Amino acid sequence: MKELLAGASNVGYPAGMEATTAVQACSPLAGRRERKKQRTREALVDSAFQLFAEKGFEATTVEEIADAVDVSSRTFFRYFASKEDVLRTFQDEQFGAVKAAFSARPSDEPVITAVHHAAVSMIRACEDGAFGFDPERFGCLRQLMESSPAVFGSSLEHGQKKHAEMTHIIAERMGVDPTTDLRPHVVASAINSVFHTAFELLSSGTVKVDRFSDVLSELFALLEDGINYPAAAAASPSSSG
Amino acid sequence: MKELLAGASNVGYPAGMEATTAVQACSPLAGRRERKKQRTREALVDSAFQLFAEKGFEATTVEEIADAVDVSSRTFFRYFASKEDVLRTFQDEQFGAVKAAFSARPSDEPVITAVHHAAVSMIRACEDGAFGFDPERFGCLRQLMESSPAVFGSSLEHGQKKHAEMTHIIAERMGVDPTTDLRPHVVASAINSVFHTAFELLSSGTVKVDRFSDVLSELFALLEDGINYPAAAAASPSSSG
DNA sequence: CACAAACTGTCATGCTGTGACAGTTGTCGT
DNA sequence: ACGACAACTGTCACAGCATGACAGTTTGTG
Repeated sequence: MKELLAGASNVGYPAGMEATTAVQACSPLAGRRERKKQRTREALVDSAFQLFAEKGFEATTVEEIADAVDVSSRTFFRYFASKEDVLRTFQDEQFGAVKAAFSARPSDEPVITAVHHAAVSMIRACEDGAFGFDPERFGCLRQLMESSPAVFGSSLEHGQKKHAEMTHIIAERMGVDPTTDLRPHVVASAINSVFHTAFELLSSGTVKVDRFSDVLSELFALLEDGINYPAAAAASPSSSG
Repeated sequence: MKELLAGASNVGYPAGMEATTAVQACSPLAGRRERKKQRTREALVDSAFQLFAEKGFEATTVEEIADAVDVSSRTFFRYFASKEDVLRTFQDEQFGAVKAAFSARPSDEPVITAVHHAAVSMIRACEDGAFGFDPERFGCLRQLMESSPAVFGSSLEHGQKKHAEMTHIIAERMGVDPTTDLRPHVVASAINSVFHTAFELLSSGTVKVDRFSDVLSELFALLEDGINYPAAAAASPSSSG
């Protein structure tokens, strides 16, 4: 009775429901119920993204999303805490990928440099459609953030929550204690801000570029070199990118 | 401490009535009606902050806030676009103060350093109760951000909106074109992130400090020196900080 | 005083998010 | 296979946020 998944694109995301940790539960022997839940969840995500792309975020109601999957709107809220939460699942996956790539970087790289390469390579792969990531959804999210303040704010909030995790990872790599050393915090925060800046630059059309990864890479490079630039009056007009 | 800014402050109007024309702010005799509006607005802010402090953000309804000032909840939304918007007015004032202090810094200071001093001196004054700022309200906002995700997200979103303005100011000081030079964007973004980090550190109790300004100053100092730290394996165990 | 404009209150409406309860379906033990 | 049990879902109901429309009141002006 529910052939709703027929039109779903092959985006097999293993995002756990309430899994705050990036547990990639493949759930091999989860049973039929678990499978059905997973399918319903993915169908909701798919339906949501599609409707958002068509009508925009605000104009799309939860009921419409649920109707498209043939479940009640009440059920929707059993899968997602809010309408924004649907979008966060995608960001979770991206963050997890960056995290993994970062851990794999050689330990002789400075922190920012390591994150730089990890992030850029991940995004590049994402742009090329590798890793099972959906470039279309990536673009959709960007467009939504641009148009809807609610999405934008939610994304920022979510990023800030990941910030704590990132701080811990960075502190570990630096071999310092994050409870006494403030440096990991600044680093994690700066990294987060670079991502948002790249997003913003692309959305606002301030810079003309083809790829998100290019902007991101450039921003990271600036951050690596230090950014306490002199004022115009005290500085010689050095060649600026 | 009701009329902490009775004279000149950019008030956040609901959608439609932009504060681009700051004419009325300069005219003290704008009529009885204008005065009454101003009083109602401040009363609403006051009432909101008090109730938020007592019952928390979520638990406080718009109706309660309005009732305390003896207006309808409908009227509340004629003054503020949302419940979060009430809190943003306070942040607006802070941002304006930092902006002004930044502009007054000597031009031989590098950008981060200038913002560093501007922000810290402003916050210090704020902590001491100068400038008509209400330290109590400052603490209340911090507490609210800690407890309510909605407030937190809203604050981030608002900060990001100011980000564009900050970028422009910094680009001006650097004497570069923000449409071709990415550096001002990184700087503005990093500054924004430093503020949030300081907030986070205080709220989470990660570091033990007496004053917000102390953490902020320390974070700024780190940012000034560059933050591309080596990994533990590649770094000599020199004194950190 | 009369008139226009602005401000406010009341009513009505739509959407979000949650709680409670009952019905259905999947899971497990026997 | 059958029944007990847990999990999932739908329906109903409700509180709160936010907005639109309309009418009544206050204020500023000629």
